[in-house]
Amino acid sequence: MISEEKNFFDKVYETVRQIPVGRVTSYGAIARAIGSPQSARMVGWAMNASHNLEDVPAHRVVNRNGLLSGKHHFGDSNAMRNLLEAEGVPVRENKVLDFDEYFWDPSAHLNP
DNA sequence: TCCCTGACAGAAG
DNA sequence: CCTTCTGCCAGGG
Repeated sequence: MISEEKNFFDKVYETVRQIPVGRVTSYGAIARAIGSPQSARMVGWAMNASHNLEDVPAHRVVNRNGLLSGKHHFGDSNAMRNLLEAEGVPVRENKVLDFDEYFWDPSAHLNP
């Protein structure tokens, strides 16, 4: 069974963990997947708290424009870009190329 | 206890 | 088309 009665943050962490390698998603998509489509800001806030959690690939989470908004929080400016490109996601100027093509919708993959 | 900030998103002018 | 503002929730000072 899956306990979905977790806290907002835990829901975000769990959803982000479902992101497959070589795929990316947006904060708003995650927020919507957990039932709070207007809480995209909280998603980013949750990621900030998940900094210590290796199970949370925050580098696969970008804003709705495909821009690596959180790359500045990875320590090195090239860290996030390097991780994405290492997984097969082309990044250019802090932005994901063909974002729509690499975009992965969590709400479409999560089982009810 | 109140005020401000924050890795976003979407609507309005 | 581009700029500006609000809404959302939670945490920190």
